[in-house]
Amino acid sequence: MAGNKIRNMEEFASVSGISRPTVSKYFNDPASVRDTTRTRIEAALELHDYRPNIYAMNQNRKLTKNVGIVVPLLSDPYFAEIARNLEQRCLAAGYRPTLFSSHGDPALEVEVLDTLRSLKPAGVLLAPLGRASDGKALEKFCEDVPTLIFDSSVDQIGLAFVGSDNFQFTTHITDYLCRTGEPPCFFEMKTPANPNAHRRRQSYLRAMEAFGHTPDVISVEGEGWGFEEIGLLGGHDALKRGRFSTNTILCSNDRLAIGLLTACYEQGIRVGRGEACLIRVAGQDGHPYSRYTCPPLTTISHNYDAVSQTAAEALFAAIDGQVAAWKSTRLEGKLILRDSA
Amino acid sequence: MAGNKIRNMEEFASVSGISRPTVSKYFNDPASVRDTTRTRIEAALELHDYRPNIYAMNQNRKLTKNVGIVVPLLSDPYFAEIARNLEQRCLAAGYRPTLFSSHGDPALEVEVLDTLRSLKPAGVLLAPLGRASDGKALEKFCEDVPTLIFDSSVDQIGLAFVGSDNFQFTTHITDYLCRTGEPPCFFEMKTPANPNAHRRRQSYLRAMEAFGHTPDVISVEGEGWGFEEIGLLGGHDALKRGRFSTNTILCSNDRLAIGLLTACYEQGIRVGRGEACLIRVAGQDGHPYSRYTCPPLTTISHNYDAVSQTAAEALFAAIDGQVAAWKSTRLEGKLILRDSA
DNA sequence: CCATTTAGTTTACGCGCGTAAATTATTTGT
DNA sequence: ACAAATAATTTACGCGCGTAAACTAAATGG
Repeated sequence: MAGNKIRNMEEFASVSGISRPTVSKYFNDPASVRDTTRTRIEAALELHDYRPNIYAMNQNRKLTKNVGIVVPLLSDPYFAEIARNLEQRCLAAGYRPTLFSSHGDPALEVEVLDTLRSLKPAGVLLAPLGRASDGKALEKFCEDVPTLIFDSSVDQIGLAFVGSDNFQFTTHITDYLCRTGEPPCFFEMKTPANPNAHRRRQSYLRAMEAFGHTPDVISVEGEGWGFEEIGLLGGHDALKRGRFSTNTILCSNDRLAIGLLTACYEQGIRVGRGEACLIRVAGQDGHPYSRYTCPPLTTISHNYDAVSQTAAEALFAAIDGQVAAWKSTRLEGKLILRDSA
Repeated sequence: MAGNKIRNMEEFASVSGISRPTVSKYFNDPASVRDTTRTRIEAALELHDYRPNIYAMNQNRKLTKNVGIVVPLLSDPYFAEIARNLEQRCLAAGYRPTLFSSHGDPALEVEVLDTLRSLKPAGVLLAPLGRASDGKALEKFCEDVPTLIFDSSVDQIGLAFVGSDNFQFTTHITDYLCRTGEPPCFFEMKTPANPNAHRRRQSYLRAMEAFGHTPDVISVEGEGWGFEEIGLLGGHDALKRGRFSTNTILCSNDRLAIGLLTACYEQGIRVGRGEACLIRVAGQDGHPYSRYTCPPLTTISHNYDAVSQTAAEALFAAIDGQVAAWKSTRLEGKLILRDSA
């Protein structure tokens, strides 16, 4: 903490009484030196607060301790939350996480990967934009950098894929809705940004068929990542045109549901399970804001912790040299019953 | 794009037919070389796609092109949005932005600053946690690194402060509420994380006095950054105990309002301007989700663009060596009329 | 206790680039 | 066209660390 400023590892080594190569080894991996040595270094660290120059460190290392975390849209609290979770796991494992957002823009996603490449990361945790992603660029990146894909899968690229089981998601909540009221129709974007949306629609169709009901899919217009606005406008339109064939609406995701709930409110349509309610609305994702809609949104939630833990551990294992065949892990979601359905 | 891989600047210089020091100068600042030289380098760049090693670059440069962006809580879409805005401005100005979040934790904030220090950034755009921040650590950091404080001010540290004019915010919306119905009471956290909250309470008190009304402040319990939950629980409690003395509630911020609206909904209290509505609720911030509450939230919005532009430009000017005395810039907000009040 | 393993020391080199000084080539202005 | 100004080249050094090799010191084990 106090003391004269240490300029480099040479100086720090001399004040700690340990040779520079050993000190270097310590910073590379504290467990790689003997207990007594580590103690002496850490004692000197207390006194002189020296930190190795990360630029000089990474220049010669084949592999840095950097880990890139890339999400499609950081202003979506769902991604912000999972990014935070991943970040902490990286830190705990001794890596230096760096956060990137594609901001919903495929060109930016490619730029992010380019930037990332120059950081020579040990690994990358990547949630791709999905449909709009430059597939070739992603594939090429995955060949150069150990990359774990999460949230939404794009072919069999990277080390592995970890995400949620969209089939289980939609089947489970469709089942719930069928058992507790009218079978649901399905509210979605016509051209969804995310491939998970396709899986959810398919699961809905399959589940409805299995339960012996006639499915009804309402696909609304709208491009991009402003899901709430799309749900709002599409909801208004569908409500005005009496497009909903049942009193129960399952939304492709929570953000769409948030917009739809606002549309319902603005048209004076009471949503919920109660007597006075005209329709039921359910979402999918377990979005951080789903608790605070009016009414609070019934949804099926990602297992945030399990997804990020599985993803992080798989990446770390690969970095540690544990080779494994490409694998897709899809975790189950948990139904969250609230007042909306 | 094609061609054999270039390993370093030496090789790239030779294939481009320019000397290495000049190429180095080009990468440092493309405008610093003659047009003909720049053209030749860029032609070679097209053919060989070489990128200088950032670690070797930054090792010897006194000042890197890195800019740190630190926000208190990235999972708050308000901060995510302003961070995105700042990030793009940095990129446009030729800097390399890196995003950090303190995740609401003062200890993490200090760690972030520590990490940032080792990145030797040209400058930092910092939105401090506020009340909970380690003031001395912040001050020390600002002495070492050109830092511009935004969103919430902490003493007169750093190069300057840029944020919103909380007095104008609260005065303006209080005025609006008084003119259009019953004068508002003020709903806030007892121990707010952010110093802006104090300014807003004071402005409320001052404005009510100026307008000749009796102020009423409802301070609810709750620690941390889960504002919606605090608003929800505090709202339920206040509603049950008939704590609101008027039918109009001005919330200290939008996230609190979002929670309060949910509480109102759950107690069957209709909110809005209409005949059938029992109370009016307004927020402050222009939160990205305020459009999608039920009813949509009347609020006073930060001028996101102006705040981030002013902040970014002030930092870039300082980095360019333009010295200026410490200055506080507080920009006016804009009233957004929606159905809630 | 000595032979063996393990860890630390000394010495030395190189990574890829910034940067300074002295020199040479090119552009400008008149 | 020539001197002055500007830009590029050549040469050379150093940044702070990773890392390899050869050696020495310390821990381990029977």
